[in-house]
Amino acid sequence: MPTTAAQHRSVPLVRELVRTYQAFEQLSNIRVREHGLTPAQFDVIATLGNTPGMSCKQLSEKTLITKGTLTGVLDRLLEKQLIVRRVDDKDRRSLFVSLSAAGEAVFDSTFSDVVLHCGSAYDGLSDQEIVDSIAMLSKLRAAISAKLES
Amino acid sequence: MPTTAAQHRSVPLVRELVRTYQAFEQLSNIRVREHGLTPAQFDVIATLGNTPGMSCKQLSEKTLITKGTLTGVLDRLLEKQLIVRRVDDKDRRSLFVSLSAAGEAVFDSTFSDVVLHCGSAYDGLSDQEIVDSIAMLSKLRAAISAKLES
DNA sequence: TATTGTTATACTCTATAACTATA
DNA sequence: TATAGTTATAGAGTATAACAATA
Repeated sequence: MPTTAAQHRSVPLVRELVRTYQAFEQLSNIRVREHGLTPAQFDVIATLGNTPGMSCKQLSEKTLITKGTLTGVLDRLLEKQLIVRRVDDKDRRSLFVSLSAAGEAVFDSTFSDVVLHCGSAYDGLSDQEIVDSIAMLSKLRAAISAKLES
Repeated sequence: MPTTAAQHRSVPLVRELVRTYQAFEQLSNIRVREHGLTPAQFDVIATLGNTPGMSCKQLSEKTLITKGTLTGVLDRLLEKQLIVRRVDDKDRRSLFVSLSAAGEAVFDSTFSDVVLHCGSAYDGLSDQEIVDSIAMLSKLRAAISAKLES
């Protein structure tokens, strides 16, 4: 008898992971949009926050936004004057992207608010449950990363 | 001293949840697109699979796709002849959406393949780890759902 | 030749609000 | 009046490939 998706032991895990994150994403996206940002823009701001900046290539790798798309997202953040884009002196093919002063202000207020808002859902969990959850998610992530690289 | 995002104990959990799911989503979306479907279309097909069908309203609630958007997604699935849309005799405002024969065939092949592909990342986990992970995710989801409803 | 990022193209998703038909 | 779904609108993200500048 061949193994079908319905029989494989990991299927319930996949389904639960998807359901859990969909709920989280809904909570997060509503809050992000209340700050006047799209999820992709928030992702970029969050990635640039507390860093000196980085190249488009690095930003693309961290946010999983492909380079063609990233140009458009960065254009809109530039219009809002939340980032600065300048040529890297050492490699003139490369652009160095960082938050502007206004961008840092948005990061400080928006990122904290969104993360605290979403995180407050977990106020009922014990410290131990939080530690265990992080460890488990980390294990799941490692398994996926290994698969992505294979 | 006020509580800032960086200090709150749930912040690492939020970050790890996001990172883990982003990796999963990347793995899943690549596979979904290889089957000629967008993530939203796949979501609809997966939701309709193994059901007799449902109204647009139910489908919207399950997929978290808003009704205006859902119309467009369903239009494109209709073009591909993967779904059937017909008026509900009992409430003629309502539409009953279900998979066509072709849609069921796509569900059978695509859904299994995507779930098995993603699920195979977890082949290294023990049965107990899988059970524990599901329980933990379920707890996280319940906490988020409670927040969404508040 | 390879890499970084932009541009061009075409499509899909997204939120929102006004609208139609039915209840 | 309320609900189910469509249409209209405007904007944003997406993949992909061709391209320019630089390495």
